[in-house]
Amino acid sequence: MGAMDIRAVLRRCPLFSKLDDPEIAELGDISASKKYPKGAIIFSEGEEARGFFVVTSGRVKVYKLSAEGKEQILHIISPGETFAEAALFAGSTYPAFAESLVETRVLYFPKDRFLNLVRKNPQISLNMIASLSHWLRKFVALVEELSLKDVSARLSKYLLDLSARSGRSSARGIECELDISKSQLASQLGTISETLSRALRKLRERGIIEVEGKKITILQKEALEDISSGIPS
Amino acid sequence: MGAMDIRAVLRRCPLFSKLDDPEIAELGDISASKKYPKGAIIFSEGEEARGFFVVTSGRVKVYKLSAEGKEQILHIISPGETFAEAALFAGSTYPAFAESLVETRVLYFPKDRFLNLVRKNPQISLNMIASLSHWLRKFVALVEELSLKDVSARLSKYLLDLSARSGRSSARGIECELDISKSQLASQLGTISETLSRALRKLRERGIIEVEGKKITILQKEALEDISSGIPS
DNA sequence: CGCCACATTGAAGGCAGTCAAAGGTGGTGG
DNA sequence: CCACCACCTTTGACTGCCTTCAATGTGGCG
Repeated sequence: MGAMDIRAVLRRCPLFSKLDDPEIAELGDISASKKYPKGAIIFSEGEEARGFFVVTSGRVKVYKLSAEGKEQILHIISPGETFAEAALFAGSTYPAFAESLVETRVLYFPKDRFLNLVRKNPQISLNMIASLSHWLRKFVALVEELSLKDVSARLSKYLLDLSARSGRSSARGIECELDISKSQLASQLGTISETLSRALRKLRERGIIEVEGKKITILQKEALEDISSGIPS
Repeated sequence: MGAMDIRAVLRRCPLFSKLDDPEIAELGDISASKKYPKGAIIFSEGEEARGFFVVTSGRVKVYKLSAEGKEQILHIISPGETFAEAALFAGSTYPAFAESLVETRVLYFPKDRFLNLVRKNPQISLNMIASLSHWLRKFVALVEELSLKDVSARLSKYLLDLSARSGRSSARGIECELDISKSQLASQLGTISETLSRALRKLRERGIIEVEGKKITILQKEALEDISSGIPS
């Protein structure tokens, strides 16, 4: 990847917005491009946090594992997004695992050099605050869902978000494609594939959605909204 | 409360550490002291976030409510701690409820004036990044517990943390006092008081702890550690 | 074509929530 | 000082959601 490409990627990243050319160039200087094949462990929980990452292509899952091996996905990172920023500022180790779901390229920012940049550049600080605040909101929502909602409600919310993000409206409803496997979706919703399969079937049998492999058609958006907000059926 | 008291409080607050006198004075100028009786709603979920808070005395619970009224406590704020900082930087509304558990005094920082301060003061920015990063770590841990651990494990972890924070060692083990009611503890652990009561009894019957009202004596710390890390009994 | 990971379905069991009731505790006012 | 009341806590019986275990189905890819 050439220097110009790196700068173009950095410019699209919220963490580096509103920076002028020399600052972007400096970011390019301190970062290193890395490539991971599908299924590579980028870092492990408890490992010393030596830097953070920007995904430039591919996808990365950040997840926790229980003692028995059950997985909870915290977030799936897409191109343009950052991860592990917070690990640089609190504690000294990564609090979770990160693994590439497909072949993935990232920019890696070593901790020391990046912290110097943050310290001397107020705009990056402010961007970092915004980024952390968004993560915080996301995790508050995740806690709420895991603690206060059942699997059907979590699934409904996910489908609504997915359709808002990447849905196409058709004659029958809103069509969208799952961008991850159903096992991974289950893990993101805090459950397992069997339970997710049953939840999808229940929605299908009630005529609320249609499912064909990864393609989901939302037939009754309002019903999904009711279920997602915890209204009993 | 006099001006000097306010400054003394601010100095003890991590968010305002490393600031020099004029900056502390300015913080004092833009903040307002407020007093709430026990059980007062400080703000509600969805309400426009006009400012954030530092607790100077008392305690505040920040929590979510489900459609059926079940409560999940996100955090209990003690004197010297801040809350709702993130609401100023992401979204425009508070993402949860805040309620005083006892008579409580806070310093209130209006959003606009505080943001001006943050923008022109890099040290506050850095402190804010550290604060947000700690919150993030806390919520990652909460997600992990809710999703991957059972009630006994969460309770065991809570008791270990409590004993590390405020335990006194005695001949029989480590003694500590619950600083909140068992109902509130249940809500913090993502469960209900009945289930917590049964979990406490199970630990008591196995000879791992003793319970007398709010006083808990940990007899077998190692057993608690095993349970808290998810090792099946 | 056959393998392998993913997905679906059924049966069974367990953890935790709900409902109901009794016991305990602290605070208030008579 | 005591009686009352409100709230918290505990316990039992029951229900239900979700997980576990097991088996079968399916689709992509070498």
